[in-house]
Amino acid sequence: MPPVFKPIRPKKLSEEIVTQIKNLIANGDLKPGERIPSERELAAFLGVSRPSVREAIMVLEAMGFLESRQGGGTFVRSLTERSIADPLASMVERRDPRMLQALTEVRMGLETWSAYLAAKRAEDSEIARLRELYEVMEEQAGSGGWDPKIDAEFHLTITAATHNTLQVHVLDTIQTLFQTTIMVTLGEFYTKEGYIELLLNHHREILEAIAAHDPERARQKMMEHLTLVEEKLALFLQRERPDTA
Amino acid sequence: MPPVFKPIRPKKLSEEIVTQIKNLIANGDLKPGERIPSERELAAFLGVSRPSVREAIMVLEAMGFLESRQGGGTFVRSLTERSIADPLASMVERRDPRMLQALTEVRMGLETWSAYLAAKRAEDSEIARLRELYEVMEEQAGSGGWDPKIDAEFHLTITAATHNTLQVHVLDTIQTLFQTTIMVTLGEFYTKEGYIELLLNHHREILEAIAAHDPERARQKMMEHLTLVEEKLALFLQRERPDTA
DNA sequence: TCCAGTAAGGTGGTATGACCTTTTAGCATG
DNA sequence: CATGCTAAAAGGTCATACCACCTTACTGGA
Repeated sequence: MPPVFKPIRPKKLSEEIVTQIKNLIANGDLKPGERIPSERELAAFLGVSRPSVREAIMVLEAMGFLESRQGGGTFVRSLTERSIADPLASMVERRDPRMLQALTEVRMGLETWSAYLAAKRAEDSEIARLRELYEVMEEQAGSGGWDPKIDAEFHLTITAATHNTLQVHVLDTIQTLFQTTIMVTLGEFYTKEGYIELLLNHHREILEAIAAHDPERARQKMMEHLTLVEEKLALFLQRERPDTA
Repeated sequence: MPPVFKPIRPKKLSEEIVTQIKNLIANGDLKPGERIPSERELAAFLGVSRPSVREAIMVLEAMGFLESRQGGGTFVRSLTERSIADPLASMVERRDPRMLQALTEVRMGLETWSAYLAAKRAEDSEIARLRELYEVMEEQAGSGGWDPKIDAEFHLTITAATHNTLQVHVLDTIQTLFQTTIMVTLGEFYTKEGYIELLLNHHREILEAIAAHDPERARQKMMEHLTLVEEKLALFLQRERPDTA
C-alpha cells in the first residue's frame, strides 16, 4: 500500500455551505455590515434544509465571519480583526491559571530534557554562542536590566544543540505560547524584585554544565532554574488574580 | 448616565454548551481520543434539544476541539495536534529513520517527565489501575505474549496521573505519531526476541517507584526502560532498512 | 477451533415543521 | 408631525422522523 490512496472526505453538507459563503465573502460579493439572506431563503436557494444552513452559519459565526442577531438577521463582520486561533492558543489565552501552570510544567519537562541532550551533543560553536549570550546577560545585569529576548534565545540555543528537529519544533510551539502571554511581563517582574543576580547564576551554571558535557548536571541546573521561574510565576499570578477557588 | 446600564446579551443556548464542553477539556475530564457522549445523551443530560447540542458540537469541531465521525461518535482531539503533529506528519510517514529516532527521543523526554510528576501526584485509584494493567501484562507474559495496547495504556495512565492536561495532550500527539508507525511491529519484535521478561521488570519497577511516590526513582526507571526501547528500535530499523545514507 | 460473513443497534447527518422571542418597519392615532 | 401600537419577518429552540454509516456481536461454515 505505497500510496495513501485518498483521504476520502464524505463532505458534510454544512461544510459545503460554509465554503460557499466564505467564498462569497472573500470575493466581496458579501460586504462587511451587509445582511445576508435569511436562513429560510438560503435554505431555499441551496435546496437544503434550514438546520443545515444554521449549522453552517454557526460555524462561520464561531470563525468570526458572521454575526447573528435574533429578530435582526445575520450580518457579515469586518474581517480585519478575527483570526481563528488554534485550540491550544485559545485555551491558554484565557489566562486560566491552571492552564498556565500546566504550560510551565510541560516546558520544564521539555527544557530539562533539552539541557540533558544538549550537554551530550553540543558542538563547540554552539557552546561559544551560549557563552556570548551569557556575556550579554551579564552586561545587562550590571545595569540592572533583563532582556527576555536574550533569555529566550539562550534557551532556544540549548534546544537547538540537541540536534533533534522534533524537540526543537515541539519546544518552539510551547515557547511561542509562553512568550505571547507572559514572558515579557515576567521579565519586568524579575527586574523589580531583584532576582537578576540569581537568574544570572542559574544561566552560568547551566552553561558550564553543558560546556563540560555533563548531562545530568545540566538537567539538574535547568530544573533548579525553571523551578524558580515556576514559583515566581505562581506568585505573580496570585497577585494579579487573587480570586481563585 | 454614569452606569452604562448593561450590555444585555441574550446568551445562546449552544454557546453555553460550548463553554461547558471546553471547560471539561481544559480540566482534563475529557481526554484526547476519548469519545464523548452521543448527541442524544448530551441533549438528555443538559435538558436541551438535540439540534442545540449539535450546533455546539459543530462550533467545537470548527474550532478543532472535537471530531465527529458518522456512525462512530464524536471524539476529543489533541489540543496540540495542529501545532505539533500536522506539520510533522508527512515527515514521520516517510519512515525516515532519523525522524523516528528524534520521535523516540522526544517521547523519552516527555515520558520520563510524566513518570516524575506522576510519582508526585498519583492518587491511589490511579496506582491501583497501573497495578491492574501490570497484572494483565504479567499474565500475558506467562503465555509468551505482549500486547502493545496494554503497554500503551500503562504509559497513558502514568501521564494521566500527572494531572496536567497539557502534558496529556502533548504526549498523546507524540504517541499517536509513534503508534501509527511502529508500535505494533515493535511488539512482535519484542516477542520474537525474548525481551518480555525484561520489559515486565521495567514496568514493575516503574510502577513501584510511582506507588512509593519517589519521583527521582520513577524518572530513572522510566529512563532505563525507554533507553532499551530506543536501542531495540534502532536495531529493528537497521535490519529492515540497511540502506541508510 | 477459528474465522468470515452478516444482521442489528447505535451514531452522526439531514430534513421537516412547528412554536417562541426579538427586532423591525409600517401604520394608525393623538 | 410625533408617538405608540401592531404585525410581519428574522433568528432561536424544540420535537420528530428518516437516512447513511460504523461498530459490535452473533452465527454459520471451514
